[in-house]
Amino acid sequence: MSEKNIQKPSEAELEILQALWEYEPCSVRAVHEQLVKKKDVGYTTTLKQMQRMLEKSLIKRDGTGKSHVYSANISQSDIKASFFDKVLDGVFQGSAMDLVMHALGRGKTSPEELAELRSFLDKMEGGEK
Amino acid sequence: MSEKNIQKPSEAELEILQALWEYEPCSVRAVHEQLVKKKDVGYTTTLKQMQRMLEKSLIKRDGTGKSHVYSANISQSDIKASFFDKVLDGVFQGSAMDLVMHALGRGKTSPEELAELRSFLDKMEGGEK
DNA sequence: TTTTATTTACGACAATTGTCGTTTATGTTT
DNA sequence: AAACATAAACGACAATTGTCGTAAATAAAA
Repeated sequence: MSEKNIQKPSEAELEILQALWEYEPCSVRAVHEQLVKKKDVGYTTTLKQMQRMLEKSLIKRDGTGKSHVYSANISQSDIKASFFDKVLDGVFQGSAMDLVMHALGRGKTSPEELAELRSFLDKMEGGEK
Repeated sequence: MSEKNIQKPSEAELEILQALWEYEPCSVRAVHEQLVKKKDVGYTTTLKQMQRMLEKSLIKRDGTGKSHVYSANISQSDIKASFFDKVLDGVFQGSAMDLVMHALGRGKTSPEELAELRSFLDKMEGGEK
């Protein structure tokens, strides 16, 4: 299975991973262009950040060509699981239901989605035991 | 309503808040005793951490008595909302449904909870709109 | 009121994070 | 090849975080 040593990426690192998941494999420049759409930051900053991420193995790269081409080294789903667990344990005291209720109780969920969720529940209770 | 400037507490700060929410108002010692149950850390570390949190107004204290007595200065629900939003936007691309599915799809939800969720949905679709 | 125990307050340090400027390489164009 | 354009490497710096040690202030015991 996926490695356990998933040391959580920082805020800025997460943004970079986000860009990579969408465009990988790609250059620092490509990642940077995505970032500047959201925040005002310099190219070298992005580069440096990515070099550090490389050391931490958060990402990997292929230098076979002219310029380096990077890719994420952890899957988005691993990150989802990792962050989810952290928030679950850290602020929702481990109660997934509490978290789910919070998610639904914000009045931002469409009827369609609720319906989708309902059928998901049906499917679940069906196959479940 | 609740203040907007809710700068997110760090990992260690969150643990302290957790203890406070449960025992506030209480002394540094009391908080510390909770912490040592989970991690190995020195008393002064906890104290220092709490002093910093005081500066940042994450917590407040009452020095009227002999030793200082602290309380959280942000509600647990504010933190829940704040962390939830962060994870939602940061790793689930804003899709609450995706997050909910993730929560339910871990095979750790009991039938009772699923039932509870179902009735919550009923209530929701009913009063909604 | 000394002595002893507990709390607070300070100040330090190392590691991490976010940001760049500058210098080196490496390609690309004339 | 000489110049110009890009990319990659380095090294710096300030702020934040996690941890303490030590000293100063207070309270409790003897």
